Amino acid sequence: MPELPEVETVRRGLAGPMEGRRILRAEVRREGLRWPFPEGLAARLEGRRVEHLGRRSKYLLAELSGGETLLVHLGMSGRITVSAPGNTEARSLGTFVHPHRAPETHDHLVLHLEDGLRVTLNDPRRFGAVDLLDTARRDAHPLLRGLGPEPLGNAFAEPYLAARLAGRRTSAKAALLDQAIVAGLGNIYVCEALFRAGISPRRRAGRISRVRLARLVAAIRTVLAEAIEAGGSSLRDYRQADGELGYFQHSFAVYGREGGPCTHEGCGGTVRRIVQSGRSTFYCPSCQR
DNA sequence: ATGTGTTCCTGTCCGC
DNA sequence: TGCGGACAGGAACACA
Repeated sequence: MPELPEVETVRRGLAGPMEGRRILRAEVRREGLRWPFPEGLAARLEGRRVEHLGRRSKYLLAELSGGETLLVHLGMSGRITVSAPGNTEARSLGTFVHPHRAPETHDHLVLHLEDGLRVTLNDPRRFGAVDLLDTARRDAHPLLRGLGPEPLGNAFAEPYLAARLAGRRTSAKAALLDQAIVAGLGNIYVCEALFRAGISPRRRAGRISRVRLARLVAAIRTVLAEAIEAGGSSLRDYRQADGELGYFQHSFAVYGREGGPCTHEGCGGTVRRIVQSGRSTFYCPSCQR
């Protein structure tokens, strides 16, 4: 599911139920995901209050009382759902709340909060990650240390990007997927941003003019902002509404549209799919140069 | 240093 | 229906 807009949507949905509530009990239902869970995870979560729910790139960061932060990455297939007893007034929580259900196959971590609320992490492919880190030294964590700037923050601007891409012979597509250059973009939003900026995904990163780099920065910011506004993108929808309210997938101009017409007025081109470093890229060869 | 390919894992979809 | 293969929103890691 998740690139930056989806993770931000999840964060906003979880903030109401989680912030200010204590974790009464943590149910750890397997040893780990991509890596083993940290030592004593359940015991270290128990009794902690969630002070703040933040995000860095595609990482959710739940700041807990006692100086530790719970880090969660959703990988490719991770989902988080909130459930409550049937009589709960869900509206006050500001998010979609399910009734409680029996644990399912890929429910790996369940947080039992105050007021009967539960937060469940489900991740079939298990590319996700969970860790606990020292809040005071948050940005020194190995997974966060090397990240580039937030694309919606002030540090991400044309001069930065120009300096970062100078001399790079890799493709524009690969450069934008590189989390050390800019954090939080994934396959979908890279394709969409390059389309909006009129830049070919195959173009060498170091050979994009500064004017066009400025356009790219703007395109990245607007596509992410619009996607967040839409509640992210929901692909491969699960049967029932899963708290996944995103509808930005209807706004894709190129992603998943191989063979379809270019949406740019008067272009007349056809969206193509190519493979770059093992992943699908969608673009319009006639208006992306 | 940089760039590319492989790998982790399950689920779904498509063609035969 | 069943089966095999391709593919999926990520990113660490091993290598040329």
